[in-house]
Amino acid sequence: MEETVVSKNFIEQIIEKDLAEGVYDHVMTRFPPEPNGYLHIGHAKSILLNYGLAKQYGGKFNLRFDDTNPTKEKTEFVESIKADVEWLGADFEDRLFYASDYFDKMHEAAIELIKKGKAFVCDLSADEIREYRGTLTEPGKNSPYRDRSIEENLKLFQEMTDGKYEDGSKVLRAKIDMSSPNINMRDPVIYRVARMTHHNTGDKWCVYPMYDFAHPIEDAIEGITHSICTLEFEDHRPLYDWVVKELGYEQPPKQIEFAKLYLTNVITGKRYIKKLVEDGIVDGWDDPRLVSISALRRRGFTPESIKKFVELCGVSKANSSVDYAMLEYCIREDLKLKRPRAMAILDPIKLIIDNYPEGEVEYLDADNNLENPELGSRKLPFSRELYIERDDFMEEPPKKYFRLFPGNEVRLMNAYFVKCESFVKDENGNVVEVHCTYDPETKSGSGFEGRKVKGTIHWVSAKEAIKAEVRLYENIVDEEKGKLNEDGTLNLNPNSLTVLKDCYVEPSLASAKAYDSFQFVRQGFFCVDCKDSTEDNLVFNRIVSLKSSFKL
RNA sequence: UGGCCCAUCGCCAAAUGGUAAGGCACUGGACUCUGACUCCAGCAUCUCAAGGUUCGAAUCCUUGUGGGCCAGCCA
Repeated sequence: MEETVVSKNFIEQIIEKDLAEGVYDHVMTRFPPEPNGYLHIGHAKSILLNYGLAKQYGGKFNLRFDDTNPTKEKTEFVESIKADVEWLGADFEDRLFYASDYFDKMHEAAIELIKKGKAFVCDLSADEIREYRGTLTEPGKNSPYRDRSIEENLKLFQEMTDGKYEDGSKVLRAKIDMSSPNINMRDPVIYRVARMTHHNTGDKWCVYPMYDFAHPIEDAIEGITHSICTLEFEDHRPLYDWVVKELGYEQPPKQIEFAKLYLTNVITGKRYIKKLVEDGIVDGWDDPRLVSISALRRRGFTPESIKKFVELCGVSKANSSVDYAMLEYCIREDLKLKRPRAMAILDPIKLIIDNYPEGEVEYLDADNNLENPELGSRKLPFSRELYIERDDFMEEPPKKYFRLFPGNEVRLMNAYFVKCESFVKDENGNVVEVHCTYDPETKSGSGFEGRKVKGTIHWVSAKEAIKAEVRLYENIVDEEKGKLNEDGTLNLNPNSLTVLKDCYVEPSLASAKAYDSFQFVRQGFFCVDCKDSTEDNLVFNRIVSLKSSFKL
């Protein structure tokens, strides 16, 4: 029995307290992205956190597109976000909503505020509003339009809605307090005029609500209890609370903020990634060197590994940056028991078994995963000529090197012991062939106990192996952590992608499918790249290396 | 320099006034048909600093220090 006492994070504590005190009788959460880009690992934290909390407390989780600003939003992003959320396993069932579905209700709410004398139409220009707002250290001053009558405001707002005014010529503002130390409370704009075709409502509206006004209403309409967002919205909470209070919602939602997930050794800046895509440095938002959800999927990460990662990271209000090694740990942990382990030679040299009959091929049994028999076994062709890894042979081995060197005997994994008898160099002094003799007695599975060897190396049969392309990726990182230089250029690590050709994989991988992942014995974890693989060329992306530990 | 938030091991993160969990990383060692995995051991006498309250403080108070966010008709 595993008895791990996991302490509750601060959000769980708030929820449990609310439930216990009867503040809410249910739990409802949501993930509310603006469809203006692709989701990345940071969003995964929010998605899984919200979904997890709903599930944990028997509540529901909604996916809602916060599409209140048509200038930035696209249907393309809606589709990719939906796919990513689903892939992560955050099940919103039939509850896919759009903020734009509530435009009518928001409009009514604005009128209600006007009727209460809590909102007014303001004719100040954007620049003037900024001037009147004051600064961080100085209070603002009231708009000259602040005291318009309710009737006039009602009329003007209706005219705004009817399209009588130019874009930007009038806005609706909440009437709160121009001298508040919190700038968000200085009569914030809640509706603006903007003649834009909306991806969802088309040309129905020419006035659109602002986030600060729209979001609490969206939450309240959906019965959201805990509206979880990131730290930069902390200053907006008083306004959020003001809106739900003035509108008189029962059991109003409450906003809770947590720290965003930052990862070391990656970049998530939208501007930067956009530039990489535009300049053709990466082949799209799902380039495996990126950490968008789709890139992680293509690289071979599983939803489970990302879930595990997010859980391990925890939730707090402290800005922090999680070590990338933790993500790698999670995918290794997830894959090691559930995926087959195969042999592949990334940097081949030939190994010839001098006492093995020429032309003979024998098929050896090999378990797909020694630690998980349920994964079955396969037949591996074995013959006189094999490929082994270049660094599995050394002419003059250092101390404690126990792979192949003249006179030494090792095990060929799943096959026989072989003893190195000689080797051949080319005119440049590079080793091109290693000659061995094998001992038929030592066949894998035969129970041979006569003697032991210290080293086990992997191999593929030269004739039967499949040629493959292997791509070793480094995350794209800039010294400035994803910031563009002043001249708009990028400082990239030139080694962010290494393509290894003339690699050989065992023939069983011929049937590998897109996104199938494997552990290449002693090489790490790899994933079939569905975008670039063709029928006769398998392309593998490395998800993560194994920890290697032989040091000279 | 106004307001809000944050500070516990290299990196995350618990501890809710009762004497510093856990994970990643790292370091030994054992095991091994993967130098992987697994196992076992080690890894904060101490919580940004200085004062104060208390029998007792990472937790409360004060004052500093360091970091983040806010002056869009973006979200």
